[in-house]
Amino acid sequence: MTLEDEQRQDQRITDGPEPKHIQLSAAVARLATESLTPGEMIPSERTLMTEYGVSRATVRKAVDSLIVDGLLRRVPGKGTFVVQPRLESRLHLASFTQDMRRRGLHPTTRLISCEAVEPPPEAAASLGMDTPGSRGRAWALTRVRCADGQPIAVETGWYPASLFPDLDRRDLAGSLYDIFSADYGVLIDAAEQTLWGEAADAPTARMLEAEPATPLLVFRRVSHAAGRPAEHVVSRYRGDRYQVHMSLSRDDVSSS
Amino acid sequence: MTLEDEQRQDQRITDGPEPKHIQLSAAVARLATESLTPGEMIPSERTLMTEYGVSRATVRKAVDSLIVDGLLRRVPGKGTFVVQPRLESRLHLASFTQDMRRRGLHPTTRLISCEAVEPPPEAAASLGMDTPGSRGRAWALTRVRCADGQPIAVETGWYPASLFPDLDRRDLAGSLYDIFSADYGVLIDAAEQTLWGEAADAPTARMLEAEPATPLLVFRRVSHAAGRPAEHVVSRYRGDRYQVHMSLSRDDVSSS
DNA sequence: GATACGGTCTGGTACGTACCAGTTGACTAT
DNA sequence: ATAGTCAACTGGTACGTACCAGACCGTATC
Repeated sequence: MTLEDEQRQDQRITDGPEPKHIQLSAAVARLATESLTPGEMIPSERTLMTEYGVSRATVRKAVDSLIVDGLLRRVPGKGTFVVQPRLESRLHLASFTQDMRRRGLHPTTRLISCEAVEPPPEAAASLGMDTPGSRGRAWALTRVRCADGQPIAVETGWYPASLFPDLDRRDLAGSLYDIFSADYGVLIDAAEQTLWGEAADAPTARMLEAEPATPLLVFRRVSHAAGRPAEHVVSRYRGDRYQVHMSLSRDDVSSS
Repeated sequence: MTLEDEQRQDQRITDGPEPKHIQLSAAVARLATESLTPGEMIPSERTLMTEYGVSRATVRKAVDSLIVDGLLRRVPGKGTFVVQPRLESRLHLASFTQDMRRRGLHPTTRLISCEAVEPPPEAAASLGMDTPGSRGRAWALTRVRCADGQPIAVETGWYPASLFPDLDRRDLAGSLYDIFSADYGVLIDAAEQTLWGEAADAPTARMLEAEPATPLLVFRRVSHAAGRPAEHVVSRYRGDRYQVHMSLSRDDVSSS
């Protein structure tokens, strides 16, 4: 198969289980990230409908989703443009590892435990494991994240065992998302995250080598892969030693 | 006008400058927040099209936007349901005003002070006002943001006076970004934001009607317009009353 | 009582038509 | 050289039709 064939293959929208608007969304995303630079215009809606053989409504639906994702923006009368990639990681955009490296620190991870359990109700609900027929076990994974040997955060996550068989046999000291995509073909593509402040309880304080009641920044995240929930994780960062930096672009910027 | 008339008025979708899908979006949002509780089903798409006299595509577009906003969720074969309100709004994506409205609260702003001063060193540095030849004054603006009359946050911001002449003559109880674009042609398009936890000092505690040492979630933001710094603002939210939710997409998701 | 089936609801996908509004460039008139 | 007009592009709105797939309920049968 020549490169041209591959490109044509890439470009083809087929009838099948995967909706056309999702196939097109992926194709346009690849185009935007691999062939265009921020500020460049993607082909017009009418051009995309001709090239891919779909209706304009399908094109619009596909592009809509990339706009919601922050990859594109539309300008009436002008076109649809690739958006500037964030200059730095947004909140938790970078992995813990990358975050610490950027801060000039050496990141390490201590695995505390990884066992298959019946998840607690909140995690079960987030993971869609709370109805009859969908109950089962999830990996409960607890890790302490360190920078230059200093504990910075405690993470407790739940991962459906049916989605990630034998997860305990993997090297869990690195990036879980890399393991998910490399070993399981699961690509985390969206997440909902909630942030609040709380005081450390005794076990958490011990793992963080901190006094009880140390202020914490807590992040709870539910991550999805292709629409299905794959991760429910709570990360507790020492609030006195950790702050978060993020870059926002136009569609992220709020009015004061 | 009787209540029934008001409801009918509320319900009417009219031709006019405001698109029907936006009018319907607002109507359904009101229905979802005022008449339904989380977990309840909204009227079906076909019912809404009959009641509001619009097409099903228009209904779906309106509902789509409420789903993106985190207000509703669809279940194929079952219906569209109201979602727990706390799951709304991305981190500072929406303005404070929109954020509070989505949480079903009435947002107001108390202007504490707005005066032209020489900015403190940190703000001056962020705004590029710390070198000879670029010194000058900046508006120091302090506001208390309230929801349903309850103070939620204190904001202190600095805005270069040369960029925003006569800012003190504007109505500063609303969205500054709207004023910037409408009156000054300045479009905020990027920002750097840092987040940490701290305890409230006495003046801040008083403005927030809280005890001293109340835990706060603090956001410091430096905003840019077309590459030039335009705003340095610190917002202190009561950590006990406020949590932040955000949605992350693929390029936002970090590795665990 | 359990199971299977059909009907009716729900949302999802995909197409099509028509027109509106914004932007831009070419062309023409002054 | 400048201003105005128009056509051709762009995205936006709105409607319509048709069919698919999931969920649920009622009924019939075993």
